[in-house]
Amino acid sequence: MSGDVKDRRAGEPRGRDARSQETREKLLAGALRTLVEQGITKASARTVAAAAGVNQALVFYHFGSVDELLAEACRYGAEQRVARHRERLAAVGSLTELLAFGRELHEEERAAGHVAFLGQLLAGAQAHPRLAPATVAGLDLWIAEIEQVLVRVLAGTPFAEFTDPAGLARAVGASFVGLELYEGVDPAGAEAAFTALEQLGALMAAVEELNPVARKAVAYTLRRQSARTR
Amino acid sequence: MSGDVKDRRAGEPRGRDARSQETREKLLAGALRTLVEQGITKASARTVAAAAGVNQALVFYHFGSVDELLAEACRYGAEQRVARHRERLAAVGSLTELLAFGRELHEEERAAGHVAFLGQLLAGAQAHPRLAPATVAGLDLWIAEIEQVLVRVLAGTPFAEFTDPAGLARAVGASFVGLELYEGVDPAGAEAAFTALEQLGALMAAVEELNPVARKAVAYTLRRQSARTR
DNA sequence: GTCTATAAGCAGATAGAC
DNA sequence: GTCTATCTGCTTATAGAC
Repeated sequence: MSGDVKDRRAGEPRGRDARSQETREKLLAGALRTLVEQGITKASARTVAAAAGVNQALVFYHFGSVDELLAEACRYGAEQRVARHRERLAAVGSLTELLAFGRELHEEERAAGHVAFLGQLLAGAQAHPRLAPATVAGLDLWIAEIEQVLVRVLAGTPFAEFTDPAGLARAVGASFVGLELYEGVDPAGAEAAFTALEQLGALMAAVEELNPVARKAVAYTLRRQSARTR
Repeated sequence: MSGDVKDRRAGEPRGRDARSQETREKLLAGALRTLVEQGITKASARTVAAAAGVNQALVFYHFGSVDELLAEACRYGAEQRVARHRERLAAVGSLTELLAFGRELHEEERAAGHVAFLGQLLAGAQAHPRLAPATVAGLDLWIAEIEQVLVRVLAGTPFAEFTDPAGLARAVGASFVGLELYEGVDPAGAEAAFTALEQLGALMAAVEELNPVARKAVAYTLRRQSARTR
């Protein structure tokens, strides 16, 4: 991969040709579109290339195999989406705000299908082991962001002592993917599920606002409870 | 959807022959095994028939198409698994018990992969619309059971007033599927996620055991909170 | 780098022997 | 009902012209 070609444009860090880079990105975007619109079972070199508007053989020239293209598309797509929301995530300061953000995120990502593609790859990873690490990496981008927010938001609440933000972030990420997949087959059901979760989250947020005495009682009970289950 | 076989009676079941019925069930079991072990992308007539130990053409004789076989396998598998746990679900009487049961269920179903196949079909349903209704039906079997338990378990807690069991059951079901898919690519991460959820559930269970005064404070705060978010 | 052409194999599905 | 054989089309992947 070292053929030093003179860049026609400045700012391109690689020695790659501009057109080549463009083709690569078309293929990555095409792969994502195919995953979203047709699912993993239809994500062949031909359909992806058609979605990208390029020749089928270029899949193999640029990525070596279909699986490799899908793996890179996973990283590419997740990176892109997480970056899009990073700023707003950084502004989340309370459980209530986090819930509101979750709903927004859902509405936005659902429309674009940018979470469902992770579900497709998660399913595909079973058959194509090459996909598993890439999918984990993509999901981990989300999980890392979620974890940061959770740490910040839970600090100072009675829950901080009894919850594991790392595990919780993984649960949130995986559940979100499951819910987006579910949305694909039963939109009404998924809507009801999201609303119910929002209510549940509001319950937790409410504890933040308890008066000191009640808060203490909750903390005490939690401590006793947790001693039993661990 | 009948007629390619001489039925003595009109209606759904065509093969009254013992051998025919046996072949059908072999194919259904083979389809489930294939989904679990190789995923939806490898679930072809040939691989399923091989897993079932029968001839490939019988897929089409008995089910008409591969999608139809997968759809029936979905119902068949979900029915079978839900039935297996129905008794124990009926015995769950508290949130704490429900949590313990959830963990058990996870351990057991994960080993057999009997939840992951729903994830595979959920992903496949995007491309094959024929699969969507069947997947919803399979998932609904679980959801209906979960909902019943939730209604029973939440009754008498301060949450009963502010949660929607139907929506919550859908959230639990979809999340469970997402987590089982996640388990396929990152077992350690999934384990952490389940543990964190267990802790979170324990927090809710703890509220059940609050003293009356604190309980009242929680209920009051919830009511105020819920007035704002609705 | 991108194209056309093509090899080799697997997919869904059907016809017809038994 | 079950089998073999086969048609058709789509799949991954490569060779070689441009």
